[in-house]
Amino acid sequence: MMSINHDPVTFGYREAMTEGHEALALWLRRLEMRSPLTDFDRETVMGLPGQVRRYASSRDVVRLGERTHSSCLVVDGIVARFGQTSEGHRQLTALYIPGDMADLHSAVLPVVSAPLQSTVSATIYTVSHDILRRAAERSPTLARAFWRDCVADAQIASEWLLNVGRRGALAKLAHLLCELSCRYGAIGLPNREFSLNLTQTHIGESLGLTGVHVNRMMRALRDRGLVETEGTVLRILDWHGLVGVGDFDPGYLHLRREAEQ
Amino acid sequence: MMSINHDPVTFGYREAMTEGHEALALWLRRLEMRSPLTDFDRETVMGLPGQVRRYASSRDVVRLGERTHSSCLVVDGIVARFGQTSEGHRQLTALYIPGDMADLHSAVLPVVSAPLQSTVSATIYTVSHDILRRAAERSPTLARAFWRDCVADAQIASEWLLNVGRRGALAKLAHLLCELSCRYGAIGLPNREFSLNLTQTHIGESLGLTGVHVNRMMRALRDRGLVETEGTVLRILDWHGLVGVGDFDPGYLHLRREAEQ
DNA sequence: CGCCAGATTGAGGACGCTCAATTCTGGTGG
DNA sequence: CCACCAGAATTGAGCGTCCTCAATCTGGCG
Repeated sequence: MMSINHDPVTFGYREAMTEGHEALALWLRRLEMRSPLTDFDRETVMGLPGQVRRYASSRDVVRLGERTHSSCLVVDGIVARFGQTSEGHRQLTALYIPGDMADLHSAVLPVVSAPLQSTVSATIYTVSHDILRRAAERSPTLARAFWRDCVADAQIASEWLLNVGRRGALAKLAHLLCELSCRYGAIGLPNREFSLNLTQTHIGESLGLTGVHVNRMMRALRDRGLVETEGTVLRILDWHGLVGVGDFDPGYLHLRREAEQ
Repeated sequence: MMSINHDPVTFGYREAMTEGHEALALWLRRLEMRSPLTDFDRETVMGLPGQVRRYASSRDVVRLGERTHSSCLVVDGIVARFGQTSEGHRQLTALYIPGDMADLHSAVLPVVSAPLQSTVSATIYTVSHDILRRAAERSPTLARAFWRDCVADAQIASEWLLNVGRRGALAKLAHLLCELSCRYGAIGLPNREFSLNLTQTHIGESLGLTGVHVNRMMRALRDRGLVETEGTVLRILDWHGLVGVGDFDPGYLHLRREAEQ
């Protein structure tokens, strides 16, 4: 057993404030990208109290059917939303990276219809629904920013639907890699070389493919000189080539200049 | 040429009030299903001014890249949101039936990243973004209801992702038919026998399948005695059978007792 | 050194696609 | 009233992509 427990580890006030602060700042940046916020709103967001929890790989963050009382802000790692068929086939429906409020939507629809799990490992900062809702009630500009954040999330799901439904396996994979690169870039992380924090099985579950086939397609991308991999680290060698193969247009991410590469 | 023009037909105040009223009432009913609204909110919604437009089959309702200034409430027919790859393959990402505000999200994110089109034919009632936003600013309960409506929409998209990504063609089709039946039932329309208002190509574009293959799967459902078709009309003969084949659980629709059949 | 999860590769099969022909339907004009 | 037409539904044959099952390889860790 490693130093990380099965159950999430909750940290004290000191750590919560330090780790949560960074993630809140990232989230705030996105919130005000298109919705104008007041100073009061900014203070409200940055002062959002919460708890830090760490998860090892493939741990439930939010279980199906649960009634939740807080939303999960990703601090580190990746958290995945997923659905599954009665035969147990899983489909990841969203991937959340640091700075994403993974289930802000649960503040207004607390019955969980799609559970949340850590992929490889994750640190999250949980914020109470009550506090989020009260903040939204007090400030119309903040309410609109929250609403808009959920809408942006939905637009990513729409694009995934197009990706999963209509593109071939190679394009699907390239498209997902492009999306992750853009999203990491948007929060100021390196986006030409970064750790995927996903197993090939996870990638397959995101794309409606088998892990085995993801492996083959990853090899195909490598053979074409578009990417390199070293363990879980991905290095993009030919961005424009990858964009071309993935038929990728970052418009749906609603990022700003961060999206242009 | 038939009696319906290429361009949408806009109607005068009298018609707008009559036709819009019904759709607004349906929408209001859903809005207050889980979010408590005040009398003032109800009056606000029912008094929302707008314009009625009629569309023949496969007409653009909202074009890609456009900056919109109003949202579309479906009065009659079906409106589809879709995306397409650079090769022109289309994927429908949402179907909107009467009582659905098809692009409420555009009130907070007006840059259209996914266009809207009528399927077979449609009547819509357009409501100005300014008015919607002002209503949300004035009433926190209404703001929350709007937010929640967008979240519900996103959850349907998540379920579609699971459907498109992980189920076989027969189950995909059965699942979609179940969803439509439940949604029609929820707005008080007959849900054991109803017009699909979709061509088999549209259905294929919703499911990530070919129209041809949809036809074969429809036949398979008929052969199993689950449904009957007469032109565009679908009759469900064995609801539980269809639910079984489609692996359908209406939870994600967030309907009430209307969902139980 | 052994163990395990994940990555990698191979062989064969199934599901859904492509292309194409035919039938059916409702609407149109003679 | 009937011939005609366009769009949709239907059916068939062949094929390709991606899946299934399985074996092997790799790196991290006890």
